Formats: sequence, C-alpha cells, structure tokens
Amino acid sequence: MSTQKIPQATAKRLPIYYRYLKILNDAGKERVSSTELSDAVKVDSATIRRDFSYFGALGKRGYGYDVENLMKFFSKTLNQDHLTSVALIGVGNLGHALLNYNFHQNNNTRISAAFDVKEEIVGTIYSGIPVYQMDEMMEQIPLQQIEIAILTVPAQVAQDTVNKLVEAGVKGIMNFTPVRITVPKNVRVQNVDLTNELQTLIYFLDNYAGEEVSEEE
Amino acid sequence: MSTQKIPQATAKRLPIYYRYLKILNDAGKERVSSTELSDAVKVDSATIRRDFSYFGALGKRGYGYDVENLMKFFSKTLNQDHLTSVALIGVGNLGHALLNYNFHQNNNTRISAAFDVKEEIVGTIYSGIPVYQMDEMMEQIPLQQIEIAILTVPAQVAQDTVNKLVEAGVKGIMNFTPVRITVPKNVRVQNVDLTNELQTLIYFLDNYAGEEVSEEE
DNA sequence: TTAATGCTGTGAACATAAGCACAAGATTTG
DNA sequence: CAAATCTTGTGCTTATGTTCACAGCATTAA
Repeated sequence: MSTQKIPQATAKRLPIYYRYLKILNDAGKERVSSTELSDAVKVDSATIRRDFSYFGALGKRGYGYDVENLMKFFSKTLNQDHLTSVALIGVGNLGHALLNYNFHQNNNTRISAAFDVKEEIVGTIYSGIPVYQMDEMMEQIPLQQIEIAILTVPAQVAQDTVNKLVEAGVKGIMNFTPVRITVPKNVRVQNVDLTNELQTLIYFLDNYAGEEVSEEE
Repeated sequence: MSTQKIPQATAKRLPIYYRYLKILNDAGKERVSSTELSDAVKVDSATIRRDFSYFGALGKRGYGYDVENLMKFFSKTLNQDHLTSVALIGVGNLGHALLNYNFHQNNNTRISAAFDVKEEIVGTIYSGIPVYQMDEMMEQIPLQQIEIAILTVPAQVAQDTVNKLVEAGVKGIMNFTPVRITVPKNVRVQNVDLTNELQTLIYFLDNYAGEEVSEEE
C-alpha cells in the first residue's frame, strides 16, 4: 500500500508523537530535536529518529524537526484529516463512560452509533448518540459507513456479537472484553483488557520490584 | 527475587492463561493440552509451552497439563491468594465507570479508596467506595496499605498527582491519562491510552489492510 | 568566510520474542 | 505386554525491536 513496512512497534508510537507535536505547535514552538521529544514521550531518542526515518527524511541535520510540518505530516499519516465514525456495542457501565469520553478532542473520531439489548434505552439518545437495537447493526453499520467498533458487551456474548459485527462489515474492533475473540484475518482486533492490565501490574510489582521503568498498552 | 527472569512478554500473558484455566476448571475439565489452550487464548502452542516452562515442568508428556493444578499454580503466581487494595484517583467520567467495573470478579483486587477534588462528592460513598479529598492521599494510602493507583485525572494535573502518589508510597500506576508521566525507577507504570489505542487501530486499518491477525494492550 | 557546533539518519551490535521441529517420555490401545 | 499415539520441553532459527555510535551535513557563531 501507501507507506509500506512500518514496524508495528513504530505504528503504536505514532499517536504519542502526534499528540505531543500538537501540544508543541499550540505552544508556538517551531523546532524540536529528537532529544527533547524523547524527554516528553519517554522513548529513546534513537528510537524516535529511527521511527521517523521510516517515513523519509523529515528532519534537518544540525537543526532538528520543524514542529508544524511534522505535526501536519503525522496528522495526515494518522488520518486525522477526515472524521472516523465508530460504533459502540454495549452501553453498560464502561460503555456509557466511553460515550462521554472525549475521543473527539484530540482525535478526529466520533462514536456515531451505540447498540444495546436493553429495551429501556434503545431508541433514546445518550450523550448525543442514538442507541439502536442489536439487530439494527446489520443495517446501521453499512449505512453510517462505520468500520470500527468498540466492544463492551458481557463476555458470554462477545464472540456472537463479533460475528455479527464482522458480517455487518466492521474491519477493526477495540475489544474491552476479556475474551480472545476469533475474527477473519482481514479484521483487526485491539485488545484492551483492564483486569489483565491490573493483574500484570501487580505481578510486576511483586516480582520485578525496582528494576526498570515501563511501558505499554 | 522468587521466580527470576520471566520475560515481560510472558508475564503479560499470564493473566490470560489464568482466566481461561479458571473457566476450564469451573467447567470440570481435568486436563488440557497446549494446543487446546492455544485455540482459546490465541497464542501459539509453542509459545504457551515455552511460557509455562519458565516456571518449571508443569505438564506431563503425552498427557498435557492438569487444569486444577495449573490454575492453582498461576493463582499463587499472580498473587490471587491475597486481596490487593487499589486507589482510584479522579472520579470523573471514566473513573466512575471503573468504580463500578468488576475488577473483583475474576481478580482478587478491590478499589478501596477514591480521591477527587470535587467538593460535592468528597465525603460521600460511591458504589460502596469512600471518596476522599486529594490531600488525604498522604494519609490514607499508607494507612490502607495501598500500593497501586488507577489514574484518571485530567492531563494537566497528571504529573503533579503522580508526584504526590509516589510520595505517598504508591509503587504501581495504571495511567489512563495520555501524558507520559515521569516516575522514580522503582515505580511501575502501565499506560492505558484509549485515544492512542483507537488511533493505532485506525492507522492499521488504513495501512495494513488485510494482513494479519493482531494483538495487544 | 571559516571554524565550531548541533542533530539527523543509519550501519551494526545487541536484546527480546516467536515459532519450527523433534527427541524423550508418558499414556493409551489392542 | 508391546505397539501406537500423544504431548511436553527445548535447541535452534528466524523475526522483530532497541540502542550505540558516528559520518555527514546544516546551522550558527566568530
């Protein structure tokens, strides 16, 4: 495709860079070096330079990087120049919080439809977002050109729901359930398992006490 | 310490294994092979065997693994035999959802104190958890023997809050803010950046269309 | 204009992780 | 009891990611 062969590890850091560049740009800063960036985003400066280099020579030797240019470049790279619509599946405890969560603020993304089984909320508008019946996914998802779903349903129905989502044409799923779901290989899953994360943190504390700084999602 | 040198990648998978073993055990299953596990947790069977092997020979050739034993072993390894108390810092939109989130269900962990600046909620009980003033961290955290904090405060105050948490003795932070916080090296940070996660997912869809299955937090 | 300085971009070393493939041993079957 | 079958545990290969260290060039200072 367009930009081939960007390592996954690099891709995962792009939003971090982008966010900080926006902050710098808003503050009126014109140039920045990999060392300065490194401090702010906690990524080794060599790693930053290597990451950037996959996209070509974005900086100038002896000078650094032009904040505005770089920011705009990443904006394009991360598709921030067009609004992405996302569906929320399951308006429970966590789902409800995500409806209110301001993805839009620094991310050209909006939850444009929510789906749930609970009759009493179907048909209503939650935080400005309409709640549909589960069965309506098949219709609404293609209609609203949604390719991404945030999954916050109970574990027991996770796989079934995913099957329907895939059938409706969803291409990416942010999976908040603890289930490791099965999808066709053209569908991308990003697991966000909070319980897991917490358990891992506890494990590290107890077993790697005082050893390193740390990382990632 | 106790079990030395478990690779990070392995450590991050332990809760996944543990969760599934509990399910198998509850279902009355007595033995399981790495291939079966592989199907359920979406981790290559060789990787599973390697992961387990760091803890010694847990299985039997020609048989597989004893579900109950293995489950109990991981329970101990993941400290599930004692309750871990956690503090929630920032009872906003997301924080509130996390108070209700059932960490306890399959994870011997409980949010035992919440902290916020909003006068109107300080002193009240939210979902059974008392909300304290921010200043009370210094007192409550050691008192309640809390070592882990979930950080859901606004980005602008993230670093300041972290500094106080560290001073109060916190050793692990689950960071929901987009800020890459600075901590002493004996403190562990687990970043959970939802905006980031979503942006990365979008990036992968647009640039790696139909290429692989996927992964992680 | 020339010298000093700064910072990128990258070859190469190192580190971590994943997975193949199979010997070794246990179990099950006949 | 012997043969057939199964599944672990691991040496080794390959893949992916990180970091060092520096040549090369642009910028800045004199």
